[in-house]
Amino acid sequence: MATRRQPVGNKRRIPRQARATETVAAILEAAAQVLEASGLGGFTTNAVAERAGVSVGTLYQYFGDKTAILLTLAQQELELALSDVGRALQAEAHPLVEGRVRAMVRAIVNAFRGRQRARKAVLQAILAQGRGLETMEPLAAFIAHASEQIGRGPKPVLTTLSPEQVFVLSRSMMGTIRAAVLEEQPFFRSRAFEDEIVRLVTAYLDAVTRSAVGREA
Amino acid sequence: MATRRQPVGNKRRIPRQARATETVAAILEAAAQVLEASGLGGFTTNAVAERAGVSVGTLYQYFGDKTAILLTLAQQELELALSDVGRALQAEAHPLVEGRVRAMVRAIVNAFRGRQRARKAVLQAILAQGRGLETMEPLAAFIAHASEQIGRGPKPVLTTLSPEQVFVLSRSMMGTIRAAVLEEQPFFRSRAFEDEIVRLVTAYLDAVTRSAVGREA
DNA sequence: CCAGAAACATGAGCATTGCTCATATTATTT
DNA sequence: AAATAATATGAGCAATGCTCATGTTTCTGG
Repeated sequence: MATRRQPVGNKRRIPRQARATETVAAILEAAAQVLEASGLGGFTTNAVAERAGVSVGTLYQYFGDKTAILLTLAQQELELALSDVGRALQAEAHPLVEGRVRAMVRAIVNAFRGRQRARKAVLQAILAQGRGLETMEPLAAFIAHASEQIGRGPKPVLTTLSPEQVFVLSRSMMGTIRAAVLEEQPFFRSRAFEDEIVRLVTAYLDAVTRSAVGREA
Repeated sequence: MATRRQPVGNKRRIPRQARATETVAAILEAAAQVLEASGLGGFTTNAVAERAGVSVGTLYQYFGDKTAILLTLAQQELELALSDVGRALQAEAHPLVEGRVRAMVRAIVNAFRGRQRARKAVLQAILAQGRGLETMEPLAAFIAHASEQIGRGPKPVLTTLSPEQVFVLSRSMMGTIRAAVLEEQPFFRSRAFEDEIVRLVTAYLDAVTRSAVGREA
């Protein structure tokens, strides 16, 4: 592992021609395939390049770093998952908070369908890189927003959450799901598990609301 | 990174002489120092061996793997933390569930004092290795037990938790704390953060209890 | 249509790292 | 003191991340 690095910044070249766009897509697809087939251990730059049908040099023209590939993969996945969750939340105009929370939880769990090994590997990698922050930020923002959505309804639940509350809400939920994925818990897709996560989130939201209302009165 | 490996099992040699015991201790201490000084990136076997004042060969006589060092470090830390938490729970015979939960949370957060960089690195490493399971198991068992302790008191709260409930309880709490450490959140040691984690745990315990009682009646 | 430029692609090979193994040293036992 | 077991050494191999000098394709304006 060479230590030399550019002072700062990703010197990643931005594709301007169709050819380059396809190359980048091929690399990402190859990366996912390699991960699915051999896990993080077999995820070498040479292997990815070979599978993508390009040379290592080309790979490094678009990704300044091996982890940059993982990060990009993670962001892609997250974006997809978030839009799914968003759709689920809008579709599910369940009158009860619990119903909306459940829709959200289910959408997130569903986001881990297919290519499980690759997803697990990506999860591991970004955690190992300590890049959970940047990767999770959109999710945290989303949850902050969603929690307002969730709060509205027949019985309004809450208005705004403190940064700490958003953090606890997003990380506790994602941390639980993440752990279930990484540990390959058999009950991951079970109703019982879903129930408990829903309970966790609703109970917390409830408690926060009660405390806020109590302070107002 | 050589790929060759023994079929199975850690060929780690168990120290039988005092000299060897000291060597192992020196290696672990050196590992912690290297991590604290240079993070996971600078954590190379050669660096650890040099700092410990032994040769690489010696290092590999007691640790079959680079990650074995990290794992050992993690287990050491966890054991220490658990005994702290246990002591905190016994000392704190607070009548309210909340008080006991708070004692527990505080003890865990306190376990991340000092050598923060090294601790963060260890955390990252075991997560990256996907070894969270084995490492967390004692903690999960502990929480399962602690939750009974927490449940007892003037107002008994609950008796036994389902596997899913133990999982959600332990991972949501640890996931939140873990995320705060990895992301180096500024509010990590703040009272507000502690409050929210306490709220999360107590609210969940409460909800579980209410549901159990409701089913009985 | 064509030259010059810009974008894109190549892959041999360097630096570094994880780890082994043949050998040497020290402790224990007989 | 000799034999045996335990411990320590470090040169060096294989594998990996990544670079760079060079070659190829596409685009641009005249």
